[in-house]
Amino acid sequence: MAALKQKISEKTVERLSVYRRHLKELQKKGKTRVYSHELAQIVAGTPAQVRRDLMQVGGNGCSSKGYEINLLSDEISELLDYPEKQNVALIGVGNLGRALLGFFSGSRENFDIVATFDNDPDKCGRIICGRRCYNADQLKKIVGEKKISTAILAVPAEAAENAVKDLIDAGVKAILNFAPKHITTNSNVFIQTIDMTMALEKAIYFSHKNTYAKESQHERNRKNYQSTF
Amino acid sequence: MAALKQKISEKTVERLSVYRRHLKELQKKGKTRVYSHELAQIVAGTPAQVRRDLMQVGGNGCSSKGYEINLLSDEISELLDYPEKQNVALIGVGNLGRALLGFFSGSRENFDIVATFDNDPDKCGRIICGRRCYNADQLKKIVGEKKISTAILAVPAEAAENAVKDLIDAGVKAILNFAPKHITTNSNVFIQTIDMTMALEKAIYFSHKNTYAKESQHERNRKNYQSTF
DNA sequence: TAGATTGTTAATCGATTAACAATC
DNA sequence: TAGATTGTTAATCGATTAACAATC
Repeated sequence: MAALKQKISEKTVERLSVYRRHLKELQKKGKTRVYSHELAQIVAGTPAQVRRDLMQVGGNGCSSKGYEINLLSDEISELLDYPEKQNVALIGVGNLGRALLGFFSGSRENFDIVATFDNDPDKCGRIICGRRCYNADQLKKIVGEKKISTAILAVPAEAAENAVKDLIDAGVKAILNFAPKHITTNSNVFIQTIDMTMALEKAIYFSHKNTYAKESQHERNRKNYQSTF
Repeated sequence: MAALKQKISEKTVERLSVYRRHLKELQKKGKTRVYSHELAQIVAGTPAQVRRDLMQVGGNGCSSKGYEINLLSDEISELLDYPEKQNVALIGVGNLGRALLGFFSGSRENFDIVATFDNDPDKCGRIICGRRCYNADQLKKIVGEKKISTAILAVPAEAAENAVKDLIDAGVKAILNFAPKHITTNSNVFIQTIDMTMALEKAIYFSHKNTYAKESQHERNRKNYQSTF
């Protein structure tokens, strides 16, 4: 009965990713069912929000018994992932790039970093953290050959804009940008900037403001949970 | 005439940080004035949104002439920053932690990473990237001594929850969390999680959806700009 | 002056939450 | 059965955008 193939908002996609990771942890612990209010705590949201999100992936909850963890996890994966593992490229193999390579390695079911690129001749041709490093001028060729859909950008701010142009030209469809530079495009390529400098400045700003919008929300939710359960 | 000391939303704080960084780039280029529609492009927003944000920092724009860059930059700094440089700690000196240390180093005017912590005995006592690495059990002592307000958390997911507890106990007021684990608190401490795994999964999801909510917004704005200017 | 941009209010939009019948 | 939770609609909330008088 669930509304199907409806367009899913960015916020919902984000939360689904977080739910899924938590569901996998619960699986490891041997749990089989979970309630909307339990998932709500994970994302500091409300049970209603969780149920609304889960409606979009099938809404196979059971009154009074909650959601079946295995089923829900699979359904989220069906929605978020693709039948084939997605190939990802890393652009920029400096300190941050190598750290990200390590971070995103390991047993990932849905994606794989299959190539890295840099314009430092010392790095090109070498194997870095298990991946071949190519010269930046090989981008278009390798992206095509390896069917790379998504790129992680870890270059200095000054180089980000041109790197984005090259990536779009090479046929990449999404970019996760770690350079502290917001870049827009008129193509259909999805660009997600993780602005770590902004995030730290924001954290420092709120370090001395005891009340802030989101917090009061957290508080309310938390108190509701505590009083209810 | 601007509304002063109004509570500023998280979103506005984020954009102010981005505006300021762009203003500093413009300063370097020798520009002296900027229009709301120019700043709008940077954050993929509308001129109205920029003006609304800037109202909250003083609204010293000048009809037809835009905003004076030096003044605006100073006003944003007055709002976002504190009179004293803020001391920041880094928790977890693995690959990611060291990369972040490098990323956040350099000429930062408003904050300084003054200490790092790890529970690996090999790292403790050493100087890593120019900062003394302390054992995790020194946290409370050093946070107090150095008046550390904010911490960057770069530990494995399994260690994140306890680390947050320890940080809050030690008196830290804001945490920038890079562990792929969402943590809530009933204290007034601000926790900002940068969930890189979620971000990549989201990027991959949207890599194959040609239209997504934010993009259509970008598109509209972009077209408005192009037709207007 | 004419044209463009600002500050600010009102209107709109989208996301979140409340509410509740259905159901286990 | 009684109590709790779900799916879903309606109400609310907050953020964004449109509109426009004031002004350079």
